Amino acid sequence: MTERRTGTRLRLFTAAVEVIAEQGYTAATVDAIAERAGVAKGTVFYNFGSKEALFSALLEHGIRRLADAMARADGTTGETGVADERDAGAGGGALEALDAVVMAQLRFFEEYGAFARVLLTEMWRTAWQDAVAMLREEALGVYAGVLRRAVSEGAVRADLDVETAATAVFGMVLTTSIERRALHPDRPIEQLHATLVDLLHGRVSGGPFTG
Amino acid sequence: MTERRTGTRLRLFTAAVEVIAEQGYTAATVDAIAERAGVAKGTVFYNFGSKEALFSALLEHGIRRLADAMARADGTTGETGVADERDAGAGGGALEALDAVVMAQLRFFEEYGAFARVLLTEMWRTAWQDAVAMLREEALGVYAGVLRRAVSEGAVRADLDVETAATAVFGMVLTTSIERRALHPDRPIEQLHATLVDLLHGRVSGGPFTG
Amino acid sequence: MTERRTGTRLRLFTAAVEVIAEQGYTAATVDAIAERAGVAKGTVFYNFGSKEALFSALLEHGIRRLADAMARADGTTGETGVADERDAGAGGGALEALDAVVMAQLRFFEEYGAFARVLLTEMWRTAWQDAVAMLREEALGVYAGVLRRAVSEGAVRADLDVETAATAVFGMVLTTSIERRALHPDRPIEQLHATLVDLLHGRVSGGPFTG
Amino acid sequence: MTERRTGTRLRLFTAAVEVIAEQGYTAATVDAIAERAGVAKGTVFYNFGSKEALFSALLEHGIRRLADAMARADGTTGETGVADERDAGAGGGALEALDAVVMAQLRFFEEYGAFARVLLTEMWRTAWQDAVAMLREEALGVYAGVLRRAVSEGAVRADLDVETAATAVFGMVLTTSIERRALHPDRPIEQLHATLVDLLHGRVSGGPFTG
DNA sequence: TATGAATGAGCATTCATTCAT
DNA sequence: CATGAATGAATGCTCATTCAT
Repeated sequence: MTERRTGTRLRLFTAAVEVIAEQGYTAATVDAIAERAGVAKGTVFYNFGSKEALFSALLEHGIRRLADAMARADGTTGETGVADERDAGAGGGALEALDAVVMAQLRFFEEYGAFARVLLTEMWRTAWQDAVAMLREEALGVYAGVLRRAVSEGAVRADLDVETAATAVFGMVLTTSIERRALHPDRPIEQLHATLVDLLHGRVSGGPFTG
Repeated sequence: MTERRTGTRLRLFTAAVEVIAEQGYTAATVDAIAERAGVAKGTVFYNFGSKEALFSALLEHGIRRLADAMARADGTTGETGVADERDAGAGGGALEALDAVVMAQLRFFEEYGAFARVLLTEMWRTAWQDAVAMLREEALGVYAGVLRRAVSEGAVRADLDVETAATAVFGMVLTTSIERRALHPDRPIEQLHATLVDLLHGRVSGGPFTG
Repeated sequence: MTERRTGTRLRLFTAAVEVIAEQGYTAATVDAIAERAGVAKGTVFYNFGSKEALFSALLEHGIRRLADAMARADGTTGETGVADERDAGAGGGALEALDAVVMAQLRFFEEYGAFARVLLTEMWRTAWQDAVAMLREEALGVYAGVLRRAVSEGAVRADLDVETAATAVFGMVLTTSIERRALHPDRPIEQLHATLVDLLHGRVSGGPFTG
Repeated sequence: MTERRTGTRLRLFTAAVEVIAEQGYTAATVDAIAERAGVAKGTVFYNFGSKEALFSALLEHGIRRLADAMARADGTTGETGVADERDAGAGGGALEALDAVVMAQLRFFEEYGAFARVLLTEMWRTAWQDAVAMLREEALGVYAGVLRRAVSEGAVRADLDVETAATAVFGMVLTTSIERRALHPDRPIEQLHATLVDLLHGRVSGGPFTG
């Protein structure tokens, strides 16, 4: 693939997320995407073959980057790199990591807010099962991993439904990211982060003594 | 409005949520909606004027019912009805109410799962601002009210961003409801409820002592 | 036919000419006509059976009244009622009659301007052949009759194409009536009449001596 | 604009006048127009954007050609090119020009009879105000100019309402052209021309001596 | 005699896709 | 590699007509 072609494809990705974030997949027209990318309509089909293929590629591209960002945040949290060496005594590793991953997700959505919207609205369509599977494995997987470690550290009750909790955290961050973008775009992201980790750490309800 | 007409409109509501939940607003065709409702296509336009108006009416209808269910759950939670009489000692009023409202939202989405999908995917379109405003006021408002009571009871730190927290809880319940419907439709709803209140009450992280 | 029904039919005639004058036959909807007449849509079909039948009836009704007005104007112009008794010496009867008929057509279109519009735009559709035949016979027929008398009076050259000339005069009056209604609705009708008879009597070109 | 595209647009013009002449603007379907032009329906919208825009463009196109033909006929009528040098003695310039313009209008409508029909039936809709303004200025303007010259030559009484007379002549030619096309399509056009100039020059009524 | 809810064929318009250049 | 004119199936919407009340 030539460099020119790669550039065209990236411009189309950017244009497509924006347009699809604004209108939704079905309502977004190839014409609008091509126009925003500054190319002719035919070029979209020359490069991707179909609107659906463009969107699939775009979803995978975005999900991989999101998952990478989250995994990176998890990986840099004072962990030893060997899972079974982590424990509750190791500086509260898992819960600290949870906060870091939440922050990474927030940051990613701050930078790629349009992608957050696309994810939220299209994630549940049966059409993109592959991409969704990837999201579940790679992005939700990071949360699940963190929570599993928290269980093994004893920081969390042993019978927690880790998969569901991962989805809950992910959905909470996703929803509030979008709301922030729509309603309070210039509030510092740290503020939102503080609210969310408060909720997650029980500093809202005051913990076990009052719950 | 005749009884016949009212019946037709309700049948159209039901058909429309289902089809739109499956395909999204734009991809859902009026033809498909009419067919599922068992009426002619013209009947949709005779009754609502446009696809958009049908959807607006449907959103309002659903949001009002959801908000009612949530408010009812809040209202029946051992509260005295006089705000300033509530306190942390009164059986943990606000936090107990929070659990009840979460349960109400879960139950509503269990019964009207299609509506949950529609809400999640269409809530952010600028087109439905009125409905969204209503959702924010009436449904999110219930969570905000509960959290405000929790603040005044001292069960929650005083400077919590109540609005954002309300959105976070709502989004968490919404997201997990949809996932449950897609992946584990016959798991008892109580199980999901337990996971969520664990998260919210800090029984996940072990509360302030470990967080 | 009861009186109530007759009233309904007349109200529908009036409403229909107005709406059709504004929009044209095809674009005029039965809904709009019914609404302007203050009856339900079903009533139109109850009374006329179809949109087309309503329009046919309306055309005949209007054409008959126009033709009557024109014939009356012709009849009151010092003629004896016996064609062969008229001659060029009888005070220029035919040309005087021509002026009077033009005036009658102008007056009719002043009062029923909407009908003029309808006539102009729908007269040429093959759909209304019966009505058009009637127009040709009864309304254009009056002009043709006057012109034939003018020929026999010697006031007009003998080989004039009387039918074509009748159409020309009718069309001239029709066109200018509509223009007047659109552009100069409060100019006195006599002024338009003067311009037209000037054209017809050669007082424009100054007659044979200068032409 | 490519040559291919220009050709498509012209084919659509031709097809559209024909279909609209037969059915009227509203009743003419884009399907029928596309089919007659031998292109797909989408091509109409690709080229003009809407049925209304196609019709507007078509009206302007036709009116400009008509006005050109009329102006050319006026321009070639033994005039010296300097307005104030024209006078009644100069071979009856203005009235001769009037005949020539009438002939030009007749010839144009003979070649583009469908356009005559379209003009007559759609000219009065408020929707096409721009085109109508153009018709008034450019086509009726030719008649008005001729008549004004006739006034200044003294061939016509000084207080003639030149605008109205222009409309009257135009309407007369238009109406009779259409009738000829419908009833006597193979009569020579010169015969119709003779009848009309007879009317206009007072050779019908015998001029001032008998009027 | 009149009504208005319901119908469905028909229409203008959109848009993903193709292909000649 | 890229373009944009052309396509036609699909869609939202209109409206004359029917019919139960």
